[in-house]
Amino acid sequence: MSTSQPFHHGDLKVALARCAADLIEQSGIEALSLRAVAREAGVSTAAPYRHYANKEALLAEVARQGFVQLRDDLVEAGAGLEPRPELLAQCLGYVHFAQHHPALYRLMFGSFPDKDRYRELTDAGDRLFAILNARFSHLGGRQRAARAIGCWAFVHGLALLAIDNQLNRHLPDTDEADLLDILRPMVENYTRAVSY
Amino acid sequence: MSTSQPFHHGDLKVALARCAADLIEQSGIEALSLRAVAREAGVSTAAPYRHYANKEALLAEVARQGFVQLRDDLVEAGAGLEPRPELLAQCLGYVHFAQHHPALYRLMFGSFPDKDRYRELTDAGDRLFAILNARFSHLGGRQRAARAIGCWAFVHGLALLAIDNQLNRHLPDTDEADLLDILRPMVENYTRAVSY
DNA sequence: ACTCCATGTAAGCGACGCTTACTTTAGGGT
DNA sequence: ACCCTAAAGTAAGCGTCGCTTACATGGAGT
Repeated sequence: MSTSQPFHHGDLKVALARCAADLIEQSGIEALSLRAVAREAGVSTAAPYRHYANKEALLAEVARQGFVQLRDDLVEAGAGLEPRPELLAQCLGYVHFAQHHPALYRLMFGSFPDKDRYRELTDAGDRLFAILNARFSHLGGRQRAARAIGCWAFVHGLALLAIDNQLNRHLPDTDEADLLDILRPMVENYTRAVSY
Repeated sequence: MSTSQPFHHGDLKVALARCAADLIEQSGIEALSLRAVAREAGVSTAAPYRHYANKEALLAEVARQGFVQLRDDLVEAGAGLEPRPELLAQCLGYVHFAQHHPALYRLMFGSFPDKDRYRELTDAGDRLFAILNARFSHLGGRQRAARAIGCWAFVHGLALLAIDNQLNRHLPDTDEADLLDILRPMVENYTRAVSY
């Protein structure tokens, strides 16, 4: 018995989230089953319910971590740059994140039935939006929100088209330079006539 | 026997697609089961497999009809307008479609595992994109594609943010005028310095 | 050393996607 | 009019799923 797995896992909650994220990355969200996550973590099928109310709650935690990671990525991507290049770099980083973690990105923005029920999830999403909102802090409330939303909508849509393979379909062999060509006019348009 | 249901349904294939679309509209894609569709149509659980290879194939058909309907909506929305107002009206119509059929829109652009396996689905999507592509037919190939994609990305992202309730969250009580305020700068930017 | 309770397991329920084997019926050729 | 066939339906069942219930375990605190 001494060499076998201990009865108590130790940190099953975070292990489950990690396993779930791995499995999602490999096979997509549709294919993910809670039982498979339990198998991967080496516990029984009922064990996860000690730490998550249901499958949706586990997915919410995975999505939350995705928002945190994306936020960190964007902060890093824009570090040390002037406002306009910073915004451009962050937009590019945003699309890159979606391209590198397509299933996770879909989970974060896919149809979460009543996402508002997971407060920590919406909070993490708000903290992501705050980065973008700060770019337009010199504007008035409603105008600022309109710009931030417009900018977000653009990169969000571009990210989804990218992972849906629509970019390559309509613009064959899309590379980073093409992405920048698409992003730059928007960034310049949204930072025009603005005194930094 | 004469008053009971006939053994043969008559047009089960289209009836199933209609029932599936209705159920999706009501309860979302996640909640949809093929057995429920069969129940709704009044047939046994095995009957749908005479007309669709599997659940995914039925969803592909529903999504295809969505693309056709969206295309028709956009053609109608832009009818009789000058190019720039036409594009603006179509962008607004695009977002409206997503707002009125959120679950269907998500199905159309959600994670379809290997969407390319459904030729008629990708064809319908291409015919939708063709409308947008035609707006920039005066431009060269790669530049045209970049603009069309940029425009599409914008409305696509805006539509998804709208049905994800992110618009109301960050721009409270968003109405059509707000949508137009967000859309107009993009449309003007994408139709600037262009000789119609 | 003992107890408590958080954390694990085993077993089972109903629903799911899908398959197999069988039954029914519409419709055309003779 | 009558088969005969093939399309189109059904019944039953397999394996998997999410989730629940009842029970087992063992580490932390006294």
